[in-house]
Amino acid sequence: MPGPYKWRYRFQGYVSRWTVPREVILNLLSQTSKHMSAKEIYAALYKLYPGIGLTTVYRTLDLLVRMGLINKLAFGDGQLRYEFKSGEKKEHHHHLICNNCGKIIDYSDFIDEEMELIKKIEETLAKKYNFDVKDHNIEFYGFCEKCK
Amino acid sequence: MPGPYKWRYRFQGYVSRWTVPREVILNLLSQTSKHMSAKEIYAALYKLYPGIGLTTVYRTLDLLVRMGLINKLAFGDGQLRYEFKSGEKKEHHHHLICNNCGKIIDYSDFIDEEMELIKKIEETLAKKYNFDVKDHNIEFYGFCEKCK
DNA sequence: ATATATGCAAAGGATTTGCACGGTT
DNA sequence: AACCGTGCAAATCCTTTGCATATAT
Repeated sequence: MPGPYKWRYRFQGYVSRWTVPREVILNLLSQTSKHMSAKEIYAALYKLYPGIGLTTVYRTLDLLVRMGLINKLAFGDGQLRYEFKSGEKKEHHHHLICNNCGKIIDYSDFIDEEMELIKKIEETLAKKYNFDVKDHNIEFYGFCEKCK
Repeated sequence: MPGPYKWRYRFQGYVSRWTVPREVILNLLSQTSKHMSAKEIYAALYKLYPGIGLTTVYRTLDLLVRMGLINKLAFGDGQLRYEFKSGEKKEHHHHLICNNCGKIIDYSDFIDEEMELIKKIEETLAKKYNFDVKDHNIEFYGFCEKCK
């Protein structure tokens, strides 16, 4: 049951419909800074939209990634996570990941300095590999306070 | 059947034994530049060591990650992959990942320039979060030649 | 009619766990 | 005896797929 939708648009060769599930999932992600898994998104939305199915969440997330509206993150913790792609630089952050306990620390230092280098790299890679760079992710691995 | 082993050592509170499976798994990873999944490692070793079990591969990989000898890589393709952590700069590389088809391109440009920035970031993060940085990973997301 | 979206249940696939046994000290 | 490592089978968990149904043009 697709339910009501607000508008339609062409995407990757067919006419896509902007439906309620798509709207609420994107809204949820745009309003949190967490990296949410499909299950977490499903649980959060179930309260407001008890009719929603986990399958729809998975399919919608896949669509939003392909549309370039969200990022798919793989931390290696057994589930894929997703984050809203905000254009604002101040919300950009990266990750410190503990090799032992898996703990993830967000940090947002050095963003400006990163950007300089990143932009330069992006331009070159775009040419060399004919790849359209949309985003990047930097991770540091090591041992956290407890585990080192 | 643990089989013969060469030496023992203390690790994280108990006496660990350097066994044949541990040796051959680390050897295999040290001799390839591929990012191998547990299953691929199992398949490659099964020819030489038909007795080996997939469970042992998983447990050994987990151990080697905690020992800091290999890296765990999560590309979001449904399986975790592992790579030998070589100290040699020339082998260091990063990834371009297509948001649509999942294709992964390795590149190793800009490594020197990266290193400068990365070192600086590492030092600061180490202090700020009391985190012992061992390695890093940079990924670019976007659309490959075919998908863009 | 045709095309797209959805939910449910089932299937698929990677990873982890329980357990009995083997090898070492 | 105490401890650690292993393989097998079973269990678990995340994600995808098949299918019938619903909505919009």
